[in-house]
Amino acid sequence: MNIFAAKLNYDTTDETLQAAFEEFGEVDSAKVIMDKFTGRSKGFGFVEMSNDAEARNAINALNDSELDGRTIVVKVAEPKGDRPQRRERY
DNA sequence: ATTGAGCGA
Repeated sequence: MNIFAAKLNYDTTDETLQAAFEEFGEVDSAKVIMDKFTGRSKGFGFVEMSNDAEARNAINALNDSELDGRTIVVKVAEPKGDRPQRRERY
């Protein structure tokens, strides 16, 4: 399950995010989106959890909770885009 | 408001 976490502290990094979610289950991967030009956090990130039950549990527990002093919002991630940008061509 | 980046054959 893909999880979206917003309103993160700019100090929050992948490790911080992953550590927080790991309290509730197996984290497949965690990533805080960083601005590639400034290198600063964009204030939100994504966490992937292989176990849906744990994922939902983590969302409930972490949503509206505090991380690095910031009250964050955690929810199921929305798909990046609907229609395929590129079609596979072989 | 609060939805990314990367990349092989």
